Amino acid sequence: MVFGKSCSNCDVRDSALCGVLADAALAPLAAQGIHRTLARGESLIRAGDPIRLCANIQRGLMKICHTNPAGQDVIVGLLWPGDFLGTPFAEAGPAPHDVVALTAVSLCVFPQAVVERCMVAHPAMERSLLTRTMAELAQVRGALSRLARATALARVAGFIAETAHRRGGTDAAVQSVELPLSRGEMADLLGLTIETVSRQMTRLKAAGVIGLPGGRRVVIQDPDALAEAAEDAL
Amino acid sequence: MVFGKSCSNCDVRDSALCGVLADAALAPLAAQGIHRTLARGESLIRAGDPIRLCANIQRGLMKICHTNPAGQDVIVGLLWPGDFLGTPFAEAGPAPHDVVALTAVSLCVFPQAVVERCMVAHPAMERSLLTRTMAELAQVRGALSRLARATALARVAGFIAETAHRRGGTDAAVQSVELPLSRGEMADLLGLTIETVSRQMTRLKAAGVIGLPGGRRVVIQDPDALAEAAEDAL
DNA sequence: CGGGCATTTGATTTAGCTCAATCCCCGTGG
DNA sequence: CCACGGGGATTGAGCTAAATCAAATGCCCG
Repeated sequence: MVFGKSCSNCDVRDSALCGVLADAALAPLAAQGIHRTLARGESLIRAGDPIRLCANIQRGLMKICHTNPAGQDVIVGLLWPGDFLGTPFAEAGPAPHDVVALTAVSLCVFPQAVVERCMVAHPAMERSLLTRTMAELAQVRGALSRLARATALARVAGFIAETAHRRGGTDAAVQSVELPLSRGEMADLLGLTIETVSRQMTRLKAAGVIGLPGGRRVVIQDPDALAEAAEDAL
Repeated sequence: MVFGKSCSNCDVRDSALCGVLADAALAPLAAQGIHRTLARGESLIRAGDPIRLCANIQRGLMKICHTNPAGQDVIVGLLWPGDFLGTPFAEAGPAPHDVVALTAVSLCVFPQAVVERCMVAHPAMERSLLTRTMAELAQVRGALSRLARATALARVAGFIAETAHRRGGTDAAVQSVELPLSRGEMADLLGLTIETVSRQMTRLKAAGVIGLPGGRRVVIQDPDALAEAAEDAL
């Protein structure tokens, strides 16, 4: 347990919540976290700043994003509950990207000193972190390949399919998902414009593949057709 | 030293060469490598196969590539001398991508058992590997952001600039680089077509930014203009 | 000298962008 | 209860960057 002083957003008493780490190897760390919440739009890490923390997301969704000189930003990664962000070491260089809350977020912050001590005591933890990082690398490379060649339709369909897979535990024939992103955010993530994203959604709806009952909800009426649309030029 | 039996491409006697690892923390590993060479086009890892090895590139260039159902492939990463490939652990899942030699390659292969033993003995090594992997992740995310928004000209200019930076140690006003990739490979890397790559090169040449004396050689006549072209919509 | 390949160049098509208008959903206040 | 906004989403009408299709050129190597 870390006996840091609490602030409006940090409450040491909540650290037990941090025990919800999927990975058993990371259990030793779980007890050491400081609970913290972020409001939608709040950024935890800013590109260029030194990275002082390492954290694990409990609830909510964050984006890793790169804002280019022209001001438009690109989402180069999404962080879901269970994902780590920041770095466990102090010696790492400046942050390469911003990390911003897309929804209200609750996370478990680990001071780097704690992580470091913990890693020395539990070598399996470091390996687990390396394994996760390598998996993430493979995943980002997959995204890279999609951005390189896939059509707008395939990108949108792929995003819906992936979100449904991640969100909806049920594999019912007809499944309904609440997309966690606005059209604009989807555009930033998929390298498209808002209009194009919207058009492709309409197209999928017109083809009877999905239903759009309103808001950000999507009903997957034909999972196979959706998967096929996603594969198109993947 | 590993006393494995030698094969046409493996020669234990060459393992001393493997000492050329940039990172001091990885020195303990250096003595344990098995030297191996690959011909251009030979693939060391195939997507879907279990990954049995971990290696460090000594000389030459490799591509990490994803071949989609349609048969076109996308280069999702380049591996330069000093870079690691594969995974240090046996428990990792199937390879997410192919890894293929773009030139004749000489590398230093580390059997996973050896790496594992070595990592237990030298914890700093595991950290070094984690740091490298995180750096690579940041780099791939940078590429992702470029593919999402940059124009064809910016992609090509960026690639030339980056290659020059990596290759040519000299920062002379006029610098000359031998591009390690064919136009087709550049297209696969940048998410463009051969024709578009060629046109952008011609455009840069016409603008006096670069010279194309022949073959794969590029003379950088105006580094500032090249950098500016690369930033365009980065 | 000639064949095979990579590269360049040209002509045309098209997917997705831009600009612009409209719609829809909701919260707000009269 | 309904008018009024306002932000996100959708739809429409061109436009443009890059893809595609096709041909010509250059180059390496036997």
